Amino acid sequence: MNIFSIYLEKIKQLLIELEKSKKIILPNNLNNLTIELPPKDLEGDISCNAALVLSKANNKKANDIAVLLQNYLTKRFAEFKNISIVKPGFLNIEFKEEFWKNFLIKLLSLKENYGSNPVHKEKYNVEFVSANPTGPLHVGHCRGAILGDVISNLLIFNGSDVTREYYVNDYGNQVKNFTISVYYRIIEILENKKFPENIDDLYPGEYIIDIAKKIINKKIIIKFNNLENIYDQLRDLSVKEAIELIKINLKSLGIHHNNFVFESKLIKAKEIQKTIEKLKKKNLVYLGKISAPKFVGKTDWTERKQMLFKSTLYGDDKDRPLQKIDSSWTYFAGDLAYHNNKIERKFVNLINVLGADHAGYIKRINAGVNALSDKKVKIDCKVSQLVKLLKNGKPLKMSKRKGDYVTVEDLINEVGKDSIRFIMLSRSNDVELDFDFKKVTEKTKDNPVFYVQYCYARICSVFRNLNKDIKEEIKFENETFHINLHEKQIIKKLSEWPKCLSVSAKRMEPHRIPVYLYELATLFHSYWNLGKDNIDFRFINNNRPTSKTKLIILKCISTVIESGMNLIGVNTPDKM
RNA sequence: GAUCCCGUAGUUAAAUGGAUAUAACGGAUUCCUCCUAAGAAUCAGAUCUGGGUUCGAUUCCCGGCGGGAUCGCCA
Repeated sequence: MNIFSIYLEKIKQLLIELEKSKKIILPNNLNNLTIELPPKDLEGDISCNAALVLSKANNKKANDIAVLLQNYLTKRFAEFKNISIVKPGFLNIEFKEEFWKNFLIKLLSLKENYGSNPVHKEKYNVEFVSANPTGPLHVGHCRGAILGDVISNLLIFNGSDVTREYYVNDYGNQVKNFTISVYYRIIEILENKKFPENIDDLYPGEYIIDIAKKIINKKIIIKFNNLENIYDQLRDLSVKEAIELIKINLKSLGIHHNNFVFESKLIKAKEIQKTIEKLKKKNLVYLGKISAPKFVGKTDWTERKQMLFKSTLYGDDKDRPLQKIDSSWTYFAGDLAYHNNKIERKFVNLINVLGADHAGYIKRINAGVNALSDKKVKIDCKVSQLVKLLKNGKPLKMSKRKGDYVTVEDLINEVGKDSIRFIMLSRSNDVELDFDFKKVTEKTKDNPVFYVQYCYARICSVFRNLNKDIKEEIKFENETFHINLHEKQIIKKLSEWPKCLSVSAKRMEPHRIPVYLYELATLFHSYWNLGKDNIDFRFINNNRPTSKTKLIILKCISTVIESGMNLIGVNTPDKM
């Protein structure tokens, strides 16, 4: 029930009819026609730019067309109480109170489904996190993880079919270094040989010791004296432990993937060869040379002939190598196979959530998907920018080498899942984010999570004080429906909720949800405080019973807050 | 050098191409006998720059300037 899109359609229809009866001339298309909320201090509940859009085609001033349209609109829509024309030609429409009454009744009946904009069901694959299986997640992964999770929630809320997927890179060099690190820790424990801290690329973190202990205790491998002999087995065991750690992190963030796809399995099943054959048939693979990267400080480039994918044909900056010098596959080759695998599983929409450091990878993977699917499968890569961790305004330094980076576990223990999710989502994913430990643990207005939760808790408290169950249905009978200006403002805000969600989903920008919820909470807190100056504004008043209108407005606010918080995966406690 | 992201009050941000650019923090001034002051009210303060598209540009396009990230046979 999105009143903006409903009236957009209705008015569009009217305009088409007016053209048929030769009253007006329409431009080539009506794509610019919009229905929006008028600016704060102007009268009107919705605002339409029809006159501005029609002005040119009719060769008339927008204002004159507005006068004309004002007439037709008044005749057509009985629910319009008043239409005013505001320069330069906006039509600001005010609804009758009856309209808003029906609106609230409808909202109540839709409950948590209010705001859903059902689309025709499509198969989505959302790939996110996909951190290397070499240890627990750190804060950088966290933002992307939450972004992917909420994008999935939004798609599901609008009726799409979503698979949340994690791609496990359990094949390349980093996993090799990780396995060797575990090996050295095992030897350290069993034979008292010190871990070689001086070797670069090894993982020195504490958690490696825990993994080593677990593997020793499992007694699947008995003899550790020859790494070569046990390598494959040890790698599999180590990766398994690392994934367990990652899954624990994800779970405590409230995230659950439906599917884990292992690079090693794709390789075993010869999917890379298969994918490259497919590209060869399309004439997109050749032996050639690529130029050295042009940036300062790198001079050790040796040119050589190698197997390349013609990604430039699909918009990439240069063609990309598929094989390393030892003729093993590059990471990209594996990823092509993985994306081909997604295509073969009949997903028509692929969404990849990447960290900022992988942004340079987008063009080539887009090229790959377009080539492999003949441009039939849509791929959309979302990048989550960096998170700057602060404590009291000072940056926290992180270094993976020393193993002293802030883990997700640390973060959750200190500030809690709800704050992490809300704050990480409250900025556009394209913008760097400051995350201040101190601020998010404060229970004040400075902490937006608290502020929104408090709004919900306050509404619950009213119902408690009235001995009513907030979950119980409320129905209008024959009570008079009258709303004041503050209430009207809140109801108008509530009417924007479906629009907020529709834009969030369409553009995959979940940050709009926390922003909206914060604004709604602000309106509510102001409304609440009116009762301080004027007893008549209190929800609970000993002189008279609480009006049903007020109860219904409160209930509607709580419904939207609850459903919004559900979408972003944040709790709404009844009491705080 | 190239690619991607960003540039809005002192600070951090918001704004499907709309109207008087929205908030918060910080600053100034108020309000606790009152359903949760863990809160609310009032004031001052901003679109980096040059073009273009448009009835209309913070938003879209092109060029500067500034900040960040990335570049490979790492993943």
